[in-house]
Amino acid sequence: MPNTTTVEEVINNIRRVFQVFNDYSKKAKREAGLTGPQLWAIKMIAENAPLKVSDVARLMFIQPGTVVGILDRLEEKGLVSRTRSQKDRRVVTIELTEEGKDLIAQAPEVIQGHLVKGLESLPAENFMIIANGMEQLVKILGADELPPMLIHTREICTPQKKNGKNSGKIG
Amino acid sequence: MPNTTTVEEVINNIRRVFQVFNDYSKKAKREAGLTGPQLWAIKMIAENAPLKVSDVARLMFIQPGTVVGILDRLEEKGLVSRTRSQKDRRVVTIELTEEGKDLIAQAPEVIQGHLVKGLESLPAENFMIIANGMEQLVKILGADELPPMLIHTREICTPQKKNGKNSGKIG
DNA sequence: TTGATATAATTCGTATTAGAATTATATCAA
DNA sequence: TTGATATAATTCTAATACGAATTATATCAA
Repeated sequence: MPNTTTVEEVINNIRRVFQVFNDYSKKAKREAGLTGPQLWAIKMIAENAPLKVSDVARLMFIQPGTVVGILDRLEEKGLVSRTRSQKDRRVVTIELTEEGKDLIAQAPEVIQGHLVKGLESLPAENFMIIANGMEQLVKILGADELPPMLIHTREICTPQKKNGKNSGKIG
Repeated sequence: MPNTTTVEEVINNIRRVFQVFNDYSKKAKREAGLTGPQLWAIKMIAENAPLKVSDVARLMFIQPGTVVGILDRLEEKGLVSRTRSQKDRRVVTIELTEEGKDLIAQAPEVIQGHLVKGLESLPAENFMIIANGMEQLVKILGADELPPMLIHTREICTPQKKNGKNSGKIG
């Protein structure tokens, strides 16, 4: 048991966790031809479609403006479709194309998924070690009040029935 | 004691830690007029100058190409100086200007510094909880082999004596 | 109905980041 | 000395990200 762990080692470990999340883009790109955020987005869409643009943003914890760029690139690759909602013409409904669904079937797990599976398959004792550690860390950083993550939470929005479909440019 | 912690809560906590690091940029910008990376860079320089560009990159764990952009903006603000080394004309020596030193004196602690201080001031027991938790997490993510962080490590490089000084454009 | 306000998506400007290519300089071997 | 190789900084391209502004549409109140 490492009862001689130093502050430096802990920080190294925090950094390693960061790096894994950040560098996952490379591995994803190798395996699926998509960047990390693109893969993360398409997975979210696959699991929750139909989604509004703002829902994708909420699921990924990024700004809507950033999602637009990611969707542009996914649409360019023919993996997702944008459909202007008839019910509320401000809304754009995001879905996977057939090609997108095919890709998802073989796409590697996103890093977030790895983490969930890793934690779920852990012996209770080891899990509690992590749980307690993260809780302490959050307290140190004064991050207690930040909103929760909603990973894998369904019903993020009231998903709208799409009635119209006009591929290509929306307007 | 939270012996009912769920996977979701752990992931929320991980996310909170991430958010603290990412959102710190805003606070830094408010308090010092610099973005997070800019503040982190200038702190590294303050503590280790003179540094080569590649040393700054190594200290920040980012690519040299990225550092160039950050240094450009810091130089534009008059906070750092670039000096082409006489000994080895490939090398550019980075130092703080007087203005940069003044800013550092009042600049807020970088988030990394907060973390170090927080961990150091923790009761041994709580510290070990975090240490063990992070170690487990690193194992799950298979991040064991990533290089160490070198926070606050001196003598990253053989710091060169600067003999020449020609402010402005280097070449 | 009309005007004020709110909401959804997008665009714009700035910054950060990686990775690849480029330029300049240094070093080492033949 | 010269040529091959290595190293340092920089430039370039593409992607991500935020916040602010913009456009289009919806909703609510007068």
